[in-house]
Amino acid sequence: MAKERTPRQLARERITADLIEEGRRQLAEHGAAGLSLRSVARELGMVSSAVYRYVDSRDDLLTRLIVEAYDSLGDAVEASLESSATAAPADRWVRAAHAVRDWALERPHEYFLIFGTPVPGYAAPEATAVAGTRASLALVRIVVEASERGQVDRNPGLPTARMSEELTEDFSVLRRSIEGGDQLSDDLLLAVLVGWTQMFGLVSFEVSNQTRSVVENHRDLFDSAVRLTAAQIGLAGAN
Amino acid sequence: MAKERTPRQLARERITADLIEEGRRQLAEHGAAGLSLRSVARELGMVSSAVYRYVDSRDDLLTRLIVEAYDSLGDAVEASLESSATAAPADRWVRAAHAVRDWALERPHEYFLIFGTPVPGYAAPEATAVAGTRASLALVRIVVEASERGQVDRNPGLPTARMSEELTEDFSVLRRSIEGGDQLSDDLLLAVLVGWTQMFGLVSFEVSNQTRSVVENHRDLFDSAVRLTAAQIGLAGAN
DNA sequence: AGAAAAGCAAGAGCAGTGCTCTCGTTTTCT
DNA sequence: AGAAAACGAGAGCACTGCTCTTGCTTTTCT
Repeated sequence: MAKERTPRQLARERITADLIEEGRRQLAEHGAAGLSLRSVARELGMVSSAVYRYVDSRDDLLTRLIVEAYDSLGDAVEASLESSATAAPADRWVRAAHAVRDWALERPHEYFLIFGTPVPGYAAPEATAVAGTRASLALVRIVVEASERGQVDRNPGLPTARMSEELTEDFSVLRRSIEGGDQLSDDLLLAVLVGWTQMFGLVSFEVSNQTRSVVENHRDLFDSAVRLTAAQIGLAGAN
Repeated sequence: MAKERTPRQLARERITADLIEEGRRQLAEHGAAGLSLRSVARELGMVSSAVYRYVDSRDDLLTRLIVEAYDSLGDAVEASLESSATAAPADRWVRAAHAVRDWALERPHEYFLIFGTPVPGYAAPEATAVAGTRASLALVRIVVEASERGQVDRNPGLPTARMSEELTEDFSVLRRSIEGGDQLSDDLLLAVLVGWTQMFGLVSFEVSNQTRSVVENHRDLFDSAVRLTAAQIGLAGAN
């Protein structure tokens, strides 16, 4: 009564949580393709049709797991950001990148859930869209904060690339959607996007084992790579 | 008799080809998850058990499609390379990158087959490993050839990153596996790897619609991005 | 407090999947 | 010509997601 939640509502919450928990377990073990509602039900000692009281469909469960994954990754990166608040921007960038990589290597299936093949015929609902940007925004924030502190040095030797008018127009819009985005010149913004996609590209390659024949010390390669992108962005402390 | 192939062998080849062809069709339409042996059989007017005469399993069919996809991508990139033989290195890089992107946008499902979530519990067999490197090797060759012609200008302003000894050791090995690899200094090699992963990272993001809220003119962004990486590598003609 | 409504677990059942095995038939090899 | 190999069809197994009906319990409304 105190919480004005009936026992039934409470049970419902608990069971739903158990469902997702068990789903997460199976996902981590067998991957998204190996996630079966029936098997989740079995593991929880209920009959398969009963789980449909708590979850609309298999895709629904998968969607919840995707949101969880996004949040978990966001937590990891943001935690890295806080722990490095006083470090040099380049080091912050590198450490945040390692946070992403560590997270991905620890939960490859959840990483693929986010950045892998989109599931069959379904467009990620809005719920994921919001949670999905946290990790990316965190990376951008490093650059924004660095810029505010005068710790972005885009010396004339840094390479640039010409951009179409349409693209610079897109950039204006994008800039407005970023807190402190006015700190980011077109060149800088492009460099950040390039660094961002580079980082996720390398992580994806490594997690899907596509770099196995390229190099042995994947961590070292990753470290040097993101260090290089930090320098290419112009973050102070890169050398 | 002339070809010393019996009618049965001939029929076998034809049917196998039809099987793969139909598989490719279904893959393109419904994605890897929606590829069903039974439905392939149905479409070809045979009963499901009959296809097992030609294909070991669903995964076997999928593997053949993966090889096909790798080859197709390799063809596309190599064709781009030949058609740009006399162009400036930076332009060659950009054009090859666009070849990859165009290919991916045209066949998203096949792209995911290569670079997406690895299928359930199976490690890509060696057959794919060879075919899989063609596109990457083509990109590297652009840089090698540019270097041989003195068209790589790594001026002192280009950012670099420190590397561990283990990594430089890995690089020595890697270099030996690349034709003309002795043209590639450690710094250059790292820059190429970074450019390589950047490109595929951005393509992946775009194909999986992860950049939809970032920008409207994806092609322009891609163009500027790979142009920038060309400059970061030091390829002549980037500006 | 009693009746109506809503929530729930279980079971049966449907359509679909990958894959195996058997059984006649056809083709190929010796 | 006879043995051996390859083949297509069918039945069947174990599994999947999902729906519908049937009794029962809890909550809510009057």
